Amino acid sequence: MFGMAADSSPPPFRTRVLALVRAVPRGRVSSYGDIAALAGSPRAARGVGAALQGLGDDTDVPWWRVVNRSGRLTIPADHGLRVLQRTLLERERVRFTPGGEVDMERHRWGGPGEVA
DNA sequence: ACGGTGACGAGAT
DNA sequence: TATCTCGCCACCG
Repeated sequence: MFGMAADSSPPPFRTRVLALVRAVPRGRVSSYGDIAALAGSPRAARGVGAALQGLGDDTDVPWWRVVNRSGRLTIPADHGLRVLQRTLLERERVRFTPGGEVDMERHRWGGPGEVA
């Protein structure tokens, strides 16, 4: 079974991040920090952003379900994806506050304090 | 292999 | 309460 396990290096951070993001259910969101923590590197929130940026167009990964800790959509307008993210989230019935942030209390998925 | 970059987050002002 | 600054860590050229 594990005959080829000579190389037991942990999967690259990015791989774990993508797997986790893929696990975020439709209509729910997670934060860069939570994904990082779930990936085993609580301090690598920025790394998560970098990993998602490296997605490219080959997106089976619901990158739009990842927002910052406050529910804010932090993708620079330059990428042009910021607006798309908002659209995709609303399409999943995600509620936004008047300030334009995702209602995290309502949609936050995963994270340390999620389950008791 | 090295160094710069930043889609974060928490603390300080 | 709103901003600004600093530290962290993975990605990319």
